[in-house]
Amino acid sequence: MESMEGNGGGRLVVTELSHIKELVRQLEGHLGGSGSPDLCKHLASQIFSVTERSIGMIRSGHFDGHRKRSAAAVAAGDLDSATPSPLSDVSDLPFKATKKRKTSTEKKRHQIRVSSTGGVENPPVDDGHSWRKYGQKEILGAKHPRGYYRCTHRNSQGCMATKQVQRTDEDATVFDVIYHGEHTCVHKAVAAGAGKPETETDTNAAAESRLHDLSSGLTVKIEGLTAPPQQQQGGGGWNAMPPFCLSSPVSGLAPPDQHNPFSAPSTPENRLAAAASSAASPATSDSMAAASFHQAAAGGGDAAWRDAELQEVVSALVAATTTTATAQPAPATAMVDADLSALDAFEFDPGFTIDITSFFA
DNA sequence: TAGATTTGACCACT
DNA sequence: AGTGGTCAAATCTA
Repeated sequence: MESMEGNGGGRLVVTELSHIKELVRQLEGHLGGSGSPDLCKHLASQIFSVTERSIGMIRSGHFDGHRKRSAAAVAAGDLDSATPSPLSDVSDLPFKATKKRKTSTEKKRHQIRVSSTGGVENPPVDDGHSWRKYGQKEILGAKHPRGYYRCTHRNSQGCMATKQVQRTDEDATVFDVIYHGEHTCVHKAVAAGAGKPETETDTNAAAESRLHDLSSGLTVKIEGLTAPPQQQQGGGGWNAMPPFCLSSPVSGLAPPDQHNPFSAPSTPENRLAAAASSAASPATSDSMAAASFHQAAAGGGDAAWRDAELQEVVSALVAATTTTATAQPAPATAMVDADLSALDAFEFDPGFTIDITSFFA
């Protein structure tokens, strides 16, 4: 906390995050029923803009010039922590027409860590996109092979998005997923539905998909974000965090995370990061939070889903802003609880949808 | 039969 | 030379 406060850039970010918090509060109010979807959309858009700015500040080194490796990577010694992996730079992958790549040129790339509640038998492959596996390789120093996937529509639509999926050494239920490139393909299944204009249909479906992602019982972590210095102190640091893994909120189980001083700050923060990162790569964002939804889906109806999803989105933002601004895990958690208590009273109309595409896109 | 997966080989990069 | 990413033939599956 103090290290951030002592940082001029940190103050700026805090200011921005405070702004976000205020916007989220407004959004909460409108979600209560009085606000129009358009207004909610506008607010979400604003939240996104400010969030992106904040992330930009963080990335540009306003906090700490040293890029810290992911906690899990350090703890587990995986993710090529021992070698200069491509994961460690945010440069990107080229996709040459020929076989090889490996140059450090453009293209988006994100690494996320997903915990599949489905266990080792259920790799987090359902992220809203169709992937085709084109290779698998044993990676030096890793216990599990890395799978290589490309967008199914690569040939038909020239979509060059790819991803790599690899189980972490320490926990086979946790996967590191690295996305390369952006999806330029259109979701046929989505676009075909309801005879609506493709854009609108796709938009809602995509937004819903993202909401599912957010509430699917896992949390994602974006590799490449510099961890706020304060989080690395006092035992609650980035390095101390375990891979993000939440029990599904829609499964009816109350998250026991309140007792965990690390869980509150880590989860929402990473969700925020995911959202922000999505901004950088709209298409890829669809894939940001990958996981198996079947278990959660089996346990609840659509209404329950939306309720939980909306809470997740809003609470993630609130928690993220609060946590980051204060760097006090416990108070932050309390705050989230307080904010959520208001949301808990809401009854969401199953037919009510909020277009938050602009928030993620 | 079309599409997806597996797997050995090729090749670029460090 | 070692390693990682991709290709493409063989195989599998719905």
